[in-house]
Amino acid sequence: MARTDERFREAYNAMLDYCETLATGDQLPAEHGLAGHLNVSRTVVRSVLERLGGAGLLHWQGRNKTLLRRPEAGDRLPVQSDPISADELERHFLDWVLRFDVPPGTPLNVTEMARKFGVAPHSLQEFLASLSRFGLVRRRPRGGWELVGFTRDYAIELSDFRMVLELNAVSHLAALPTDHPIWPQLAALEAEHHALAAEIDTRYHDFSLLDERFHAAIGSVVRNRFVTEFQKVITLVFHYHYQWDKKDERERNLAAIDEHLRVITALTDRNESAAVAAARDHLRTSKQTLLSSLRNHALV
Amino acid sequence: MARTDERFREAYNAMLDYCETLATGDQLPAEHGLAGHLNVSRTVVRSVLERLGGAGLLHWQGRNKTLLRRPEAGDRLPVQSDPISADELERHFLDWVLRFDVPPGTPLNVTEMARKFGVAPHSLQEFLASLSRFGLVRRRPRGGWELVGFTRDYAIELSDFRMVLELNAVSHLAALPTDHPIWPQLAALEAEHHALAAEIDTRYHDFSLLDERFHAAIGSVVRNRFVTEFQKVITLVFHYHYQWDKKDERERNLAAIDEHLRVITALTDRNESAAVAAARDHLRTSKQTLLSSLRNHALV
DNA sequence: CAATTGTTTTTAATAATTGTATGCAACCTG
DNA sequence: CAGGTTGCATACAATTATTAAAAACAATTG
Repeated sequence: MARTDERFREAYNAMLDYCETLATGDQLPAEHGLAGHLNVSRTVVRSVLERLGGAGLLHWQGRNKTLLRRPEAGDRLPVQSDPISADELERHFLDWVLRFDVPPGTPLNVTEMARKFGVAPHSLQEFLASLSRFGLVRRRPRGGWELVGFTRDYAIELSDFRMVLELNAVSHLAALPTDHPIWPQLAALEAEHHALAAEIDTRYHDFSLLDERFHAAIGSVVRNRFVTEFQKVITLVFHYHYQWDKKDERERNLAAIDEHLRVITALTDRNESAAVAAARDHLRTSKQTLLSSLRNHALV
Repeated sequence: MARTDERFREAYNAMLDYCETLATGDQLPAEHGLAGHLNVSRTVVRSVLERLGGAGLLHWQGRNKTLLRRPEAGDRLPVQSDPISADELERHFLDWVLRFDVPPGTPLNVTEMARKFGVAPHSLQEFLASLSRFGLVRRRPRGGWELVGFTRDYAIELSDFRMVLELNAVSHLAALPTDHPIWPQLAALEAEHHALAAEIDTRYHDFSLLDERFHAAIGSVVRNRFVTEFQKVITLVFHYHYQWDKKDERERNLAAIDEHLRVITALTDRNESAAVAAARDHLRTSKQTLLSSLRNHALV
């Protein structure tokens, strides 16, 4: 079989559902109507009708579509569960790369990975092609793919790019009107930062998630499809690397909380330049953390 | 044939070249050595040897590889020229979309387009997948692709994103040391702007190219793979739309030259804030031009 | 003549095929 | 018998062929 007949199978089962609402001897509606009802093309409807005829459920000749008997449980066609979505695939892939610390230059085996992630090889191919725009993977000279991965250069350029995007977001944010929903959100975040700082000795590992939410909140004020696309990748990369570097985690996180609070305070005061300066400081620290995390990790 | 045997054909011809350096009766080196010499795998070498045997050029049995006669011109296998590269494909595609003003929502027929651009359908698929990261195309619910295209929203977000990237570049540029190659480059551009302004009545349509070079020069100081990737698209979009809007072209271009010169002057003076302000003004104008060009174009 | 069905064409997803690469074990040969 | 060489087997990705699905068009029926 060239392509899966999953669509046909689902339509067939849906048709059985519909037949159960009828009585033996009833006429089924027109092909077009059924197609609309099942949300498939007429071609599929006709295949379904033919199969129903073969199963002895239906007498079908021209416009005559008489139900011969009510469908039973055994009439249903088995249908396998549908594959995961593109977004899930992306998360899975980045998760795999970052969690297992796949080294740069690793050849990526499309067939094997497709099996591992439970998607068609074709879909994975497509996904890798789209990832190549972020420079995370690239085609090898004579076929196949290879992970470019998180080299030092990549990390630096990603951090720099993040800085550009986020400073812009901070700038925008400072100019937003008082009734914008971001302000209560920031106030809530500020309280959470204070709460975490107070219990830093026991809860310092909770910071990673708070950091993610803080940056997501700031990024959310810029409605731009290009920015959004990048932030997905940036968030994941920083999230994982933050968790890698266990050295001085408590101190680092306490310092970062302070940096966050400086940004929030400046923003609340509508002091744009102070907010931008505070954000720049924080992002510089963050970049250094990322780089040192890469260094330490390379030694393992 | 499942995949092209271009690699085999090239190796075969290269092997003929090599055989011409030998005399009749000579022994050929080991498979592995030939593989290294021809830069292909041993499998290909063995196929080549087999074919040479079939052509009566070689007696091959085990490690006995005796050249029976010198190759002639007629022995060569024809090889077709290789298809265009990914970058060429990108230019072709954007060129097609922008030049023919393909409307948003147009379904993209992979087979047909592959024929038109002279690439394998597979390659085009991959290219579309990578373009989907820029939101220029997207997958349709049940298979196939569709052009999202340059809607008003897209143009606005693209312009905003361009502004973020370019203001950052201007900021960086202002801080570069005196011996950086950008400064003579800027000086040359300044002179060209003055020259064009002096002859604006006859040469006003030359501005589009100068504009492109001006922005490319500014963008070149930021070495960042993510920025570079986007600038390719941005450049093309603005380049074409600039040429669309014929209304008041002379005046618009003259004004833009002035805006460019303001940026250059501020940069030369190392006055960062003035340079950023001038660039912001120019990019705002540019955004308006893009939007009005879309409006006018939609009426055609 | 409007609704419905029959037929054909087109398109995209996937299975199957084939070219290419590579690892391993057997084999020769000095 | 050790080093190199070959034969064989396997793995993988690019492409072709096939098939499911959709859509367009023509014919038919009430």
